[in-house]
Amino acid sequence: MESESVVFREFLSRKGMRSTPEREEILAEVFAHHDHFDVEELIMRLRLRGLRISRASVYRTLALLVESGLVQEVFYEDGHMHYEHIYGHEHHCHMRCLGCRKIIEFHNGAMEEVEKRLGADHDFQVTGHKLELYGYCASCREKRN
Amino acid sequence: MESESVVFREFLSRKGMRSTPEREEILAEVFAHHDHFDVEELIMRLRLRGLRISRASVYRTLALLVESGLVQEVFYEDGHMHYEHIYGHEHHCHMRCLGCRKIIEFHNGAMEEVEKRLGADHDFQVTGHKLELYGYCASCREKRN
DNA sequence: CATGTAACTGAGACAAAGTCTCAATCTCAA
DNA sequence: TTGAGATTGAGACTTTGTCTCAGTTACATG
Repeated sequence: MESESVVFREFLSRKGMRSTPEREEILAEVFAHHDHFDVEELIMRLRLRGLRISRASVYRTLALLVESGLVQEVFYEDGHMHYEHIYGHEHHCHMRCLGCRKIIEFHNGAMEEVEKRLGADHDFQVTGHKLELYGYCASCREKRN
Repeated sequence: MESESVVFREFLSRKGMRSTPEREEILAEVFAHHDHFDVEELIMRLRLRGLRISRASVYRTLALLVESGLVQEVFYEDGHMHYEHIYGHEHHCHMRCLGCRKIIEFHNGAMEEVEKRLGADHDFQVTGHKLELYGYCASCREKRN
């Protein structure tokens, strides 16, 4: 499989855009951890690595990463968006505990079939999906009782 | 079925909060149309009805409506959240066309089963879900070719 | 029904998130 | 190597949303 760096450079090139050290560094940092992150965290992590990339560039690059499909918006909470990199990972969805806000990731093989059927039913070409389940995790259920 | 107004008053009462004319008006306006809306639109619609309810009260009440389950956050776009009322409507999910941004609502009976299974697999009590499909609608597919 | 208390509202200050501008710099195709 | 045009960073600016507090109101209680 191509590295995310190659995929991103191809995406930029296709759009008549350029590869720059700033974009490469941001991409590398985004793929350095498999955690959900937000813009502030990303800027912080870049700073900790001694990089002083401007806020504007981080916002601009993150939008490109989402557009390229390498990164995904996961959920909006606490007044800002949270992201994760998805390239190179098996597709997964999220359960969110309404009690402790914990996120559980899971893979759901049934969705491919559901996508296909719903697409056909509505004359819609499905390219992806986002499924979020809400509820209460085991330890929050205990606390409530 | 109880009216949304009764449900909301019971919710408020349970929390030791009060029913006020402002909250009732906002609730009524939210349920007056079956469209997705955002805060600005809601304020506008209240203004058009001659009501001068403050921005702060609209934000405060909307948060309560979401907490009560009468209203749902649908998606974050253009820098702000979009909502819809859900009480009294069959559960539905959304397809979003990445070309024209059109939203198609659909009902998906298969999800109850999926919820149940995933909840059991992860020791998680599922209370609801949000499924979004991305892709391209028929007319946007034509335009591309 | 009168009343006290605590919840609520509105105006606008404030904070946070995100965009825009523009001069200086850099990338890369030719 | 070079020039057109893309990119960057600093900070002003805009938008979205929250907070404060004085005046007002709902409603439980007597």
